[in-house]
Amino acid sequence: MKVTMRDVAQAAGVSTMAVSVVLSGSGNKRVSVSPETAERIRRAAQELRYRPNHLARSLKTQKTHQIAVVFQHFCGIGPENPYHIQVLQGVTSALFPKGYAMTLCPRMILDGDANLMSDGRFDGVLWCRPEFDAESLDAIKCASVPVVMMHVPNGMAPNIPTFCADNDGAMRQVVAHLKSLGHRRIAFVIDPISVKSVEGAIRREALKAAAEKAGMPTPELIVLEQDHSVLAQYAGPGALHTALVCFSDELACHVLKSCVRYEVRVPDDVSVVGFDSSPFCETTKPRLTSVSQPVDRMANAATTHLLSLIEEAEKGLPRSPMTCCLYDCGLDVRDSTAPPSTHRRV
Amino acid sequence: MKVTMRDVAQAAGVSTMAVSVVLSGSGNKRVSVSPETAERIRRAAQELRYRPNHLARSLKTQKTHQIAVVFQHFCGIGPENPYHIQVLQGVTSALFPKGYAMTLCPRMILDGDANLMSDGRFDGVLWCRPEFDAESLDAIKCASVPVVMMHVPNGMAPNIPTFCADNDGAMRQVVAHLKSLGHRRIAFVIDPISVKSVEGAIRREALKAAAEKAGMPTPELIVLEQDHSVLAQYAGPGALHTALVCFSDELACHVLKSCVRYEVRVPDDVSVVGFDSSPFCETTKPRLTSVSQPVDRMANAATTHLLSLIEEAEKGLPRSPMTCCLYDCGLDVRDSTAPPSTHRRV
DNA sequence: TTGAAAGCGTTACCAT
DNA sequence: ATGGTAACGCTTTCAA
Repeated sequence: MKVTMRDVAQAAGVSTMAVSVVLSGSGNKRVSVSPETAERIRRAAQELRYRPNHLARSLKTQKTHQIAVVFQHFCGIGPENPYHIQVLQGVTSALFPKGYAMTLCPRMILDGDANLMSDGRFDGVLWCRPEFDAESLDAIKCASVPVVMMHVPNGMAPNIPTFCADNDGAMRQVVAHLKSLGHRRIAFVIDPISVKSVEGAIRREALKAAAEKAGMPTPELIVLEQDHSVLAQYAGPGALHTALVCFSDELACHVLKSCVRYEVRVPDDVSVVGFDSSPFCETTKPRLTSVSQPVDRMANAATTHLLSLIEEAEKGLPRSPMTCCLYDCGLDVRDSTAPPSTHRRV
Repeated sequence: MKVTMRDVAQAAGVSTMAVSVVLSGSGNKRVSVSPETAERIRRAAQELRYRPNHLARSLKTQKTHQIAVVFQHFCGIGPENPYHIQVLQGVTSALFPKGYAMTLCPRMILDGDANLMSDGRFDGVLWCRPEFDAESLDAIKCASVPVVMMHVPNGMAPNIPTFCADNDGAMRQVVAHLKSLGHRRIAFVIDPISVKSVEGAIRREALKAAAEKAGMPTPELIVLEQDHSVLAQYAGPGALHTALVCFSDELACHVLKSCVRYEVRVPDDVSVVGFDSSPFCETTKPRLTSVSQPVDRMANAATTHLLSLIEEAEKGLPRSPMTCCLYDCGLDVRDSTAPPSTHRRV
């Protein structure tokens, strides 16, 4: 049933070594096989439909040509959220030409078992949106393979290369835009899950810093639970806030819907800003102003860097200097932001 | 550096067997370990940061808990095309709860080396958009693991379960829609790559059959090369065709752009229909009428079926009967289809 | 209850 | 130039 190297060796009347040398293409220079023997081996392999076992080879060579991509806070992927697909696009475009495979591992993603990084299956790990609980940090520090992270600001991860959007710059653009429209009191809106994430904290701080720098009041934090009725209170006519900066486009979308429900007009009563500039920002009503980050470029760069780290480790080359890249964001101004209406400016 | 089972065994003063039994959780009933020994082993493992090697385990148990997803005709993934992400969504939602990992393997995807299916790394393979050259067919027939295919009509694959959209039904809807608008002469537009694919042939045939059944002339085939100027000829005022049914949304998009360029008005001069009903159909000008297929549901069902096949093979259960599922499509009517203008109806 | 040892399918060193 | 053989790290049978 299952054809092994031994079967091929036997069929060709040679040793397994000869088969290995001929078929693995490892370019082993210490051993050579005569052309006719090589040919005989190749023929036998083909006839028997021999397929080298990747597992056995990896176990022996300690090289799997497989990397893991970990999305923490993974709640499913879908066309409505462009994030995951942009990451995958960047990753595969860097990985595939080099012959590496990519795997999504549920026990890391769902169970958060960071130790699986070092279970021998992967030559490296790209970790997106990590949390830094003690356990994870420990697993990372002791990882037996190179790790690269995305969406982590410089310095948060111990000795780990990071590729991150410039959230500070992004929020400065948002604030500048809102300020130029005449807004003064803005709020940061986030969901209960993301508020606990590193990314949530970063963006919140970034908005706060940008507002202060612009001489505006500290933005209030609105954690939006199931019940969106608070929106009426925060964003309705007479409310203090004239602009809501949302953690994500998805959340912003929910906000837009709830605004309709509670008869809050966007952008007349309140301006709304999203994050990610998803394709659907064009189709919301009104079209959603949103921050764009070059996710695919970041993912591509992160992956390329990961591959170079793997190669360095493999060849015993000196480690390249620590890399922490920051990527500029853009602000796609659409129709959900406008000057605050005067009749209720406070 | 690398902690193996032997290290743990040594530290706990037991044999590797004991460690294996305690830590693998394989529920080996023939062997039992005393509670205190077990505890000692667990402690030693934790202290040494022991991580079982997945490769070695898989090699021994012949079970990897990993399946491969193959996209043939893979030209990169991106947010503009919802297809890949919908597949991944369906796959992961079926796979992850069962603890299986998913890998994208470039040598299968790009190099088309179907033999890699059987390289020991995967418990099963989900193959999307396959081509049926002799080599692939051969590799499939001899695969050592279960294979399930998507987008293959019933019967094309030898003894392989398939999950496919009902292209015939879809094209019947398209034709009915166009006919009700008053169209008679329609054309099928496709790119030079897809025209060679199985899927391309299927849809073309489906449209042809639907047109004939509706008493309309056989649709002409337009293979759209780089130069779209043929559109002016085929779709411009005075041309025979009043409607273009495109292989994909992406292609339809190019068609829309070229129509602008060659001063062909859509839908006044010609109606255009896409395939996939991508989110961007809402944002094209005019909004694109398109066929929708439940890709994520198909992928989920295909994956679930694959898992059951794997389990059957594993436990030596009788193989369940061959499954070939057909999925209903919908037609999302938007603004790119309208009655043909009378002044140039032939 | 526990230990020793034989594989799983490779690769690579050391002989011949 | 070629063959024997010891790993790689694990699971599992067989003996004790």
